[in-house]
Amino acid sequence: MPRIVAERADALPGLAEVFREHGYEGASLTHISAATGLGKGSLYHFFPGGKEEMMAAVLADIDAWFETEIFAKLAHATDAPAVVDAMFDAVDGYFRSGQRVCLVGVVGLGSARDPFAAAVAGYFSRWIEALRKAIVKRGVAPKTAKLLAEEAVAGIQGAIVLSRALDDTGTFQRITGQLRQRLLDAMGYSVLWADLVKRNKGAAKSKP
Amino acid sequence: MPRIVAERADALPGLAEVFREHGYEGASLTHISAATGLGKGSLYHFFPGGKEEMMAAVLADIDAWFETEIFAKLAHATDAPAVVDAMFDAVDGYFRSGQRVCLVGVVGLGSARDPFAAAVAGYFSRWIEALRKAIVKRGVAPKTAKLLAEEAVAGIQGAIVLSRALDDTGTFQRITGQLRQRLLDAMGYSVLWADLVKRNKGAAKSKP
DNA sequence: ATAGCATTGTACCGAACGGTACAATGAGAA
DNA sequence: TTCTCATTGTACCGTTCGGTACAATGCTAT
Repeated sequence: MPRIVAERADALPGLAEVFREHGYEGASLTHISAATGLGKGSLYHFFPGGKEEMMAAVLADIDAWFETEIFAKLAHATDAPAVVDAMFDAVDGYFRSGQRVCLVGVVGLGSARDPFAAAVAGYFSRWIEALRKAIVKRGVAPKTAKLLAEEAVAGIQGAIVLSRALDDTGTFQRITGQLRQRLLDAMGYSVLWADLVKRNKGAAKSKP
Repeated sequence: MPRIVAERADALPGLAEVFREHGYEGASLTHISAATGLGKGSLYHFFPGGKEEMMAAVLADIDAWFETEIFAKLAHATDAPAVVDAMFDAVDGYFRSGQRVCLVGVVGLGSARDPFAAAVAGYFSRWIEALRKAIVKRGVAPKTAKLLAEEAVAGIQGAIVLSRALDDTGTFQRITGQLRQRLLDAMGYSVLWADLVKRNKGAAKSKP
């Protein structure tokens, strides 16, 4: 019998995938068991609290990844534009150009969000705040920076919705490309034309 | 015994609410029955195809509303900026400043989207196309117009995600306010400062 | 009045649900 | 080796699932 999972943490990616695909209510223990390779016995051994504890663990795992890979880097950036630029690359990779849903966003939309409302709100507010800090470092006014940060995070979430709905990664890349450019512009960082072309073959416009 | 529903169409708002709140998989017949006031007998009389037919009917209903109230007006606008402006008002009303989820978007994110993929994709692509047409009418380059339209529709979806997650209608209004301003700007329509203040107390910046 | 048909409540189906109990199994420490 | 305890598979619990069957109830038209 093949061993897919050796410890609790190994189950998290599979769990995350199931919750992403089926939502909290739609993620049955059968799905979960199949995706993780763990039987009910093991699942309830690792997560005595059942589905709710599983979801909480997945959200905490995702949160930790974003905290270290994105939020912390944004908040403590010395070269803010470079870090913002890197954020968009990381986001494109993590969400697979919009083909992979944002679980935190999905949970926030659903009715089962109540037990996780604080985690969901914290995730987004810390993302916005970290991005705002990075923008402010370049001398942008605090209120403008907050608006830009909110708009960018919302735009990323919307880009996921749209590119999933249209089943087109290009949509995700065009939209986030626009957001990236606007943020870097606001930070006084002149985006090279060739750089834009390299990133996003053709779509970009203005400021050649 | 009170009669809540008199014909098939009367069940659609209740159905939509249940699907919005619980998603397709999470919307049980018990929930549906409670929200519509219809027993199983009536539900399967009106919708012999079960949940799938119910969801299809709801999506068609929503689609029709957007088609007549928003898409058609955008596509055939004579005063394009005014219609775009009205679109944002309509969207704010329909989505209750982000507290009400976009069912089409939710379905697109879920795993049960397959039977409705065409409807979901059609909804968003027609929205984008209608908005693009309105923008092009003011002399904006076609490619730029498409980018602006995509960004606006994505931004609205993202604003819903964010404002639900943060449980704050102000977030929705700030983000859509930015989008509104950017679109009207691009269409050469100078937004009056007083008008912005009236719409969104305080948040706006630039071009006083 | 009554025939006909749309509408409805209720009982019921097999399957799947989330969750529990527990005995069998494994690896590591002594 | 033997003891220990974390890990696992499996049988089982009561509940709820989506869906069906059907008899009872209304309207409407004649």
